[in-house]
Amino acid sequence: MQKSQNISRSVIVRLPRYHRYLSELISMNIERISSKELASHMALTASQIRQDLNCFGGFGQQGYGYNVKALYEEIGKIIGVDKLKHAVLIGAGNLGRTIASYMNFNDCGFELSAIFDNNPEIFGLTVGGIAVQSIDEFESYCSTNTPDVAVLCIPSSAATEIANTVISCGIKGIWNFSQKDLIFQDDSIYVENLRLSDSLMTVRYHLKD
Amino acid sequence: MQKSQNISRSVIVRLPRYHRYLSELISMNIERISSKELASHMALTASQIRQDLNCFGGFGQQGYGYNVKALYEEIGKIIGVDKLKHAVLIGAGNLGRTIASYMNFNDCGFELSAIFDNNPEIFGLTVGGIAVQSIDEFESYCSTNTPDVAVLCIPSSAATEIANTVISCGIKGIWNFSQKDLIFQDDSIYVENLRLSDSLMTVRYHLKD
DNA sequence: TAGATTGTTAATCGATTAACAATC
DNA sequence: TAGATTGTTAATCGATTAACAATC
Repeated sequence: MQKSQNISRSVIVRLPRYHRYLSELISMNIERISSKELASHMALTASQIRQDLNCFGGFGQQGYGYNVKALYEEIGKIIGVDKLKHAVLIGAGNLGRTIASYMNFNDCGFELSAIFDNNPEIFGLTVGGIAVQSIDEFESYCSTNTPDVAVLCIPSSAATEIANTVISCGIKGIWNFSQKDLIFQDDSIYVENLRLSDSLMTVRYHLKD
Repeated sequence: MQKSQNISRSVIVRLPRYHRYLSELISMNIERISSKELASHMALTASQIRQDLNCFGGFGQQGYGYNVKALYEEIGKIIGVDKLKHAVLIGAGNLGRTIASYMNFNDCGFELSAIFDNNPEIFGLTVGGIAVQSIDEFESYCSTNTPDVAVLCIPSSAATEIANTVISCGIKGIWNFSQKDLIFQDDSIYVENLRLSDSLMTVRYHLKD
């Protein structure tokens, strides 16, 4: 369960997939699974799965495989979904409001607790049970609430400035939906850049002309 | 410009990033750039950039670097953003409506031309200038319009069934927002699985406990 | 015990980085 | 010509795959 010894990004991005697929197996009342079976369902190899899991510990049993429920719990703990961290969302436009209401933050290890915007017309508007407040109140909010993560649903033009603001207020992680990809050298800050249009462009690339 | 000789996914996912960063340089009126400068701005290495670009051709000039405008155009052609393909969106719930109106499909090489849903209450509702129609009309729509790509904004439970439907109707690419990741062995079909919650979980993983 | 499947080491494959001759 | 920077080959690094002894 130690994240210490530099787990590669390739492994990390597979953890949520394992987690999700195991939850499907649980809902199908499947008790045990071998790396071979898991591999065939997830388009991976059995070796890869065993290598991945052994970064964190030996969760299986020779001759048996893995207990689905137990492995699901372990991976949940590795990701950290069992301990909710504190998230805030900035930018309550079209996309921001959808993310706030559509995403199940709790299942991903977060409690979404505040939404900020710079447009006075939507101050007080409730999204997913949370009232939108002015971005001007962000700093004072942070001094009392110390959020861990900021979800940025803002235009590229504002991205760098807002990112610097949230980091100076102690934010340790950014889930960035803006087009501008945010790059920080300080590795105590983790930034996950989504870049929806980049993703769409890869679909375009793969089509024959 | 040949996509034939198996370009690796690592390279492909960087193409939209180059494209976007070059467009920023254009708007800053910067005419030329070296792989070294580009690298430092994008957190890559100069070697990597030259290797990437040389998968498609020699776009630079020794002693000079790359012409920003020309390289931007070339990469645009490689991705295919200059030739709009035909996209349809399925699932006009919260997320689907946001994607339809928020995304600039044209900039990514697509024309979004129809939206389908199974909820009669929203049939006729206009989203981004397009009226939502019944999913029952999908097949007949395809027989006359032959769309290339389907954007799936549907619940996981419906994902596999709808994916099979769209493929049987001749769709060649899927931009999948559902949690269920769609895996097809047929490599004439390209699927880009977004998995927003997986992305959020990687942010959770990187936070200290 | 025999069969199955893990955990783990070694081999392979692929991607990134370094180096440098070519050349603008 | 001298300086800069590419295109490209070779070296390194890391991730995936294969193999197999350990063991349930």
